[in-house]
Amino acid sequence: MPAKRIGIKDIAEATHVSPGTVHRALNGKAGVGEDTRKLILDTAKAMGYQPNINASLLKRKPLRIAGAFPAYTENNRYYYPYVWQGFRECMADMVDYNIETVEIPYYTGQGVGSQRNELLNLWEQQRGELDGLITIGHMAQKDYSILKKFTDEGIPVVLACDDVPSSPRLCCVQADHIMTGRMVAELLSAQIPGDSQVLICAGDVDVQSHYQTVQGFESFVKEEGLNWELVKVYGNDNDTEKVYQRIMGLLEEMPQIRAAYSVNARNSQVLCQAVKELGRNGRMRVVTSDIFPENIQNLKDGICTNIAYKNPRQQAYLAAKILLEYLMKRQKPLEEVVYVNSEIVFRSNVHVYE
Amino acid sequence: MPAKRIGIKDIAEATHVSPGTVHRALNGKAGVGEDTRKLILDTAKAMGYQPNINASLLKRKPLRIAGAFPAYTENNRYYYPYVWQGFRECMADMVDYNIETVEIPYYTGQGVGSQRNELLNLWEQQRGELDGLITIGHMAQKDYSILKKFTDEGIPVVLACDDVPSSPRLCCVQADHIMTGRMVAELLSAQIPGDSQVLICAGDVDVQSHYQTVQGFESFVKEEGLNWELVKVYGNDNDTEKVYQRIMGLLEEMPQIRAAYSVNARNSQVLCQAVKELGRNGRMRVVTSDIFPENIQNLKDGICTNIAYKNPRQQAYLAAKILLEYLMKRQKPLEEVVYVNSEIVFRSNVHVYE
DNA sequence: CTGAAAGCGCTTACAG
DNA sequence: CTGAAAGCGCTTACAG
Repeated sequence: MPAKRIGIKDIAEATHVSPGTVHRALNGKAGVGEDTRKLILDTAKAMGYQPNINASLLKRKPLRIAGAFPAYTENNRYYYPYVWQGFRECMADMVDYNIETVEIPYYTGQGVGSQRNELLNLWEQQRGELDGLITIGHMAQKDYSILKKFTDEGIPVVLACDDVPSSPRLCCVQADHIMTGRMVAELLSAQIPGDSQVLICAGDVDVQSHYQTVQGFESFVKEEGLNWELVKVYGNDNDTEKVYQRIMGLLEEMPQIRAAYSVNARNSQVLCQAVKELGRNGRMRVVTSDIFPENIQNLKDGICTNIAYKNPRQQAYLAAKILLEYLMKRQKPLEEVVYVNSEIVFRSNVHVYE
Repeated sequence: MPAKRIGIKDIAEATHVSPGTVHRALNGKAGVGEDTRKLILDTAKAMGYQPNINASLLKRKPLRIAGAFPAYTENNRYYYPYVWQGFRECMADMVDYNIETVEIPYYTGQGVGSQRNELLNLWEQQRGELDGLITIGHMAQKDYSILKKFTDEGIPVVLACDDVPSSPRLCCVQADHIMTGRMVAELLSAQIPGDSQVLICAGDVDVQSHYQTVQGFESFVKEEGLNWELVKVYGNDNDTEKVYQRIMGLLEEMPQIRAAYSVNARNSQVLCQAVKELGRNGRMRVVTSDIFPENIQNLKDGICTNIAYKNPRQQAYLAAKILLEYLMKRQKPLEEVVYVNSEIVFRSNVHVYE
């Protein structure tokens, strides 16, 4: 039989104060003497107190959680709808926990509607009623300080997808980009000869996730002693036309290219269009990134041969879950950086991801 | 603002009975007139009543859930430890829901300690206090009736890993074996020539999961028009020595074999031993099944080149979760058969599964 | 800074 | 078969 679980009342008796005071001390509310608070905290720990969150749910006002992610227009629609989905799914799974959601879509860029401005607005208007924030750690150096405004106010912040290591975030939930790049190299290494040319759509060097994925790919190639000739095409989401022309040129110039890999979503679509246009599908291995409707179709049609999936849905889901666990039970995550597994998707199981 | 959530008291007022009676009616407890019950159920539905499970948790006695799975001795240690793990993890995640766990390990076979006997014992001794049962649907025809004994008593049953379609189980959570077999064939189809010989360690024809996995593999080969020559070795967990000898013989006879696939865990280990013994690693593709310490090592050592992972941990986790959702909210799963996704594991990410 | 009291929405005896 | 009351372990005003 489990030992009787100890409650707020037990601590109250042990410390000769009222249950109300114990509650205030344990939850960091104002209005408890410094000595009393310490005594209560210590005895609570000594007695192994675990709050009964169900009881607390019954009467307390809702926890208000804000999720701030890019609005999914234009190039953001390849990735961020799944981040929103993961966030919303977690919130829906947790309805029983008396939670209110605030959704803050922002535009990636500067000025009105930017992440910086939207977060500033949120802080100014709602900091009093806000209990936690989840956002993406992909921001300019000068914007890091915004996160600190929230944590200074006692509002914990969890980052998803991209980290800001120097910030006071509770943790970051992200993909292991290096591992993902290695995995794709490993996959291709069994499919093409050792002297192949391989086209890498390497995205934007300044974006950490792109850079690290390429790095992982290259480190595998190097460690295994493969003699592949890697041809890299850089280019961010704003020069897709240029990237398209460059890929077309390379594919035509180099009929020996036996494999291609795009490390980001937008260029995956560009790569597939080029492969299709030149009728190269079926004659080379093409690995793309991320699940989105066009890419699912690419795989079904055999334009690409596999998808490397970094699971943004699960990243956001887990980020939200970790934040709520912290708010409800004061349980910090074990690691500051939590990695979500990446998977290789095949035509045979792509339907599972629809 | 969310509309005021309606509660047991609102229904009581609407139907002019006491809250106690509403509670009895909604939860199928004895002691409510047939007419009153129907009226209450109907108005509850009409008013869109959703029980507040947190309030109910506070006072009700714990839900008692039994998990009956093979004890992980001998050949069961390759698979079932992960089933137990998933079950226990779910129960641990749900501590806040006031749940008691009963663990029933059984021996796979007949007589004392068999699944049949252990479930009969459970039914005789605890049916009064038991609220739900999770077990494996891998049983002899004549034992199906045991499941009915539980459901007749109002104790819902969820199956994991293997289904008994004709039984009154709430649902079954399992892998999609056909898809898994197809995925492995797809993986290999990009790695070996069209005229290759492929060795299949096909397990036991009478075990549905083995049979279906092989079937999936073959259907992909056929649909893609591959000219592979498939060489199948059958044999269950009791004749591993015979299987080992047979594999050794085939590998020696046929140096053209370019790939091998074992559809079950035990024979994966046997296959890897043979491949290693003959020094064939690195010279053929070897796909094995399931994550267990020896197999993780096989992949790290390059004895096998990939692992097809059916995720028994998640199967059991999900089975337990579905059962609890049903018990706490009367929410039935959307499908009678819930499929868990299978993954292909690479050397680059096998550490994630440790 | 601290306490006493009410109440969150259910479940559980108990009384009739 | 039905109702009235107590209580689960917290949180929240309110009073001092």
